[in-house]
Formats: sequence, structure tokens, C-alpha cells
Amino acid sequence: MINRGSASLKKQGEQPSTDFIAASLSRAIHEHRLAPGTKLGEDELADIYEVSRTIVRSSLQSLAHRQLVEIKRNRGAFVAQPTPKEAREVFEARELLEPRTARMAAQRATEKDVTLLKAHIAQEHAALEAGANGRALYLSGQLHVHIAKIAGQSTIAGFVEALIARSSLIVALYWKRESALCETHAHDSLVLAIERNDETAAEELMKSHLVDLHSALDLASKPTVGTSLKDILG
Amino acid sequence: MINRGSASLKKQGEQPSTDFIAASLSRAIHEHRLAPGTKLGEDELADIYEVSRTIVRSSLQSLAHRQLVEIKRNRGAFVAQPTPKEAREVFEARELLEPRTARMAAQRATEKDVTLLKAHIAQEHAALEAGANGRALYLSGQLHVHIAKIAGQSTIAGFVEALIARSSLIVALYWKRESALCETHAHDSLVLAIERNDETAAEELMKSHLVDLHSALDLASKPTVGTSLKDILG
DNA sequence: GGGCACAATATTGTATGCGATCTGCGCAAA
DNA sequence: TTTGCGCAGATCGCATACAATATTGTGCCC
Repeated sequence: MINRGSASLKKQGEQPSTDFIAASLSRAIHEHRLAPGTKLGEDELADIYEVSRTIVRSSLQSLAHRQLVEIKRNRGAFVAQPTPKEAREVFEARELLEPRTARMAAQRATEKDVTLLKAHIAQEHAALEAGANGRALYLSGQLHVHIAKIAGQSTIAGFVEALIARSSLIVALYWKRESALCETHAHDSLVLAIERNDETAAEELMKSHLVDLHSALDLASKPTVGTSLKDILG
Repeated sequence: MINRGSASLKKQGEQPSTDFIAASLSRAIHEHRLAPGTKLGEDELADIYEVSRTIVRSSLQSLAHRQLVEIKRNRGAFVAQPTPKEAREVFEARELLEPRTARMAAQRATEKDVTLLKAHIAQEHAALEAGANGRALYLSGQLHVHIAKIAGQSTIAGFVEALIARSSLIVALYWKRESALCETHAHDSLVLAIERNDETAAEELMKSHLVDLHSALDLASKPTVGTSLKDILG
């Protein structure tokens, strides 16, 4: 169910396991390999990653703090299912934060930054053409994080990162259209604005990009993928 | 060293212990009873709160995620010591977020909200007059959180909460003046603006209040309270 | 007398076991 | 057939035990 490839990598590298597992799960959620509502049993994960429940617990708590999973006492951890209200708030927060970070990024971006951004976008296109939809989605989000980091405000960048993560869940639940393609051009022109240090354009492009995304959500209906029908209806 | 009173309360109430301990430590940090750099040994805390290290670890990880404590691998947990750079970023983030939330709060505040805000300020004044400086500081921060919550954006309110918490550490490290009194009037007029639903005034007042706070910090010097003598002197 | 290497201690990291709580199923009664 | 109860299974919460690592103390050698 989960990316076993990375799990075995861990056995070789022997990195701080708790971070590794949290990152692995986070990626899986980002890439929509784990649907909202999916149960994440401790024993199950401990088995998969070949560590003790202690480590798994720690990872899950970390993810819970980022609101990527929800922990119900004596019930276990589940991939979070943001409500329409929460979804709206997340996008409103993004609309407040990100245009400003885009402006700062345009102001501060170095040549190297722009090169990296362009490489990032290239990856994004490649993923799309390869049909790796999940990966494309992940990269698409990471571009926003990347821009926030260029802005040089790591605190705000951290917030943006958290918002992007939740956005991934929101998209999984409320996305109307099928094509994620519509985003790519927005990203292109955004990066170009940053390249020519056009602060105002970057801010405006980011703003309209987010409004586009927001409007592509159907926040009226109840979650579609919601696996746990009983929880919601009960 | 830590609030034993609350610790014993826990024994009676038997609440989710990990949250309780995290909250207790958080309060202690907010109220400057725990100085930045203080080591938080697991056994020590386990002893004080009369729980196992498992719980204490969980609490510390929770605080670490909020960046209130820093966990160094194989070394332990310490009350965080934001650098001047981080301090600047925190206040810049606040200056970005909070004026907007103040505006929204002014727009949405009900009579009940205003009543609670005024009660809050009264507590603040009382604490100051009672010489409970730590508590006053805590309440002062909580007012900002309260306003953010009134704005009805719980996501943003969460960010503000995190920023307030870190601000407490920043004040502990970099505060220039002695009097925290200067703030109280700012809070008064801010709440009054919210009461009369004067959005623009609320936004402006919040903005200038934050600029005041920011300028009352001495971010040029190195941390003063930094307990780790070796790091600083070595 | 000073500096370095090694041993002892203390503290954190991880694993595992036991008790508590919840879920789901089966059976009995209406 | 449906509804309520009770038991069994599974899963989580927490404590304890053991392993790994950093820190401190001691003694030797220079």
C-alpha cells in the first residue's frame, strides 16, 4: 500500500527513522496514494517499515500536529479529511500569505533561484507527461513552498508548507475538474515574473492563480472520497 | 521549578496527560518561569509530573513541533532560543497576519466577543497591578490569539498562536525596556476599535502596536539570558 | 603540572509487554 | 425480522526494560 521502495532504502541509510517515516507518509498523502480517511494502523506501519510501534507513533503524532492525520483516542490514526469550512480557511490563508511571499521572492530571487525554479517546473511537466499525476501534484505544491523559501522568510515558508500539505488533502476531496494541467501555465508565467524581478506581476499572478485553484474546488458537496461513511453519517 | 500545583491537579483530574504536561510547560515558558536554554530532562519531568518518560517525551515532541523547545539528538530537550534572525521573521510574520485578522475581527465581532475581550483586558490589568508580570505577559499574548479567533479563521488563528508563543521567547531574550505597561493602552484602544466595528482603525492600531513591540526589541545583541555559557563564551 | 585516553555514569533512543478501551459479531428475546 | 446485550478480538495508551550515545571523572604519560 505504501511506498515499499523507500522503506527499504531506509534500512540501508539508517536515518532518523521517525522523520523518515513521517516524510514517507507525508509524500504518500501528497501524491494521493493515501486517500483521506484511510486508517493508519500502528502495527501495520510498524510491520511495513520494520520498526517498533514507538517510532510509528512518533511519526503519526508529528503528522497529526501538521493536521495531515487525525488521531482518535483509542481508535487510531486516519488520514485527515478537511471539512469544506477548513478547506475555505486554508485557501483564504494561502491567498493572504502567498501573494506577499511571491512579491518578496520576485524582489530577492537570484539567478540561481530562478534556475532551480525552472528546473522544478521542468520536472513538473515531465511528471505530467509521464502520467505520474500524483508526483506532478506533489511537485506543483512544492513549487509554492520553494517560492516561499526564496522570499527568505522561513517562518512564513513553514506556514505555507503546512497549507500546501493540507491543500493536497483538500484537492483530493473537493477537486472538480480532472485536468491538473491548467496550473502549469500559471506556474510558468509566475516564474517568469520572478525572473525579471517584477514584484507586482508576481504578486498578482500568484493571487489569481490561487483564486483559480480555489474556484476549481467544489466546497458545497460533502467529501466524495470519504471512505468512512459510517463516521460521517453516524 | 515547575508549577507543582498544576501537576497535582493532574493527578485528580486524570486528563490526557500528554496534553496536560505540554500545556503546563507551555504556560511556564509563556510566563517566563522557564528561561530560554533551560534543559528539560526527561527523567526530571517524569518525576515532577509522576508519569513515565513516554508521556514526557510525547509532550516534549509536541512542544518541539511548535518550536517552543529544541530537541538535540542524544542530548535532550531545551527551551528554545530564537536567534535575532528568527525573531525578526516572527515579528514580520505577525505584522503580515495580525493587522488583517484585527480587521476581520472588527468586522465580525459580536457583543459577546467584545465583552470577553474587555474581561480579558481587565484580567491583564489586574495581573499587572498584582505584580504578576509573567501572567500579564501570558494574558497579553492570549489577547492577540483571542482576536485572531474572533476573526473566524481558525487556520490563521493557529498560526498566530504559534507566533505568539515564539514571541514570548523572543521577549524573554531581546526585550529592551522594563515596563510592559506600554502595551496595555494599545490593547485598550484596539478593543475599543473592534467594539465599534471600525475595521480600518483596528487594522492600523494592530499594525502600529506590533511595530512598537518590534522596535522595543534589541535584536542587535546576542541573547542575554542564554544559559549555555559555553556556547556563548566558547 | 597539563593534556590525552579510557572508564564510569547519566541520559536519551528504541523495543516490547500488559492493561484498557473500542469495534464487531453472534445470540437471544421481542 | 429486528433490536439489544454480551463476549471475543483487535488496537491503542502507557510503563518498563534494554541498547546506544553523550558527558563526566580518573589516571597515566609526557
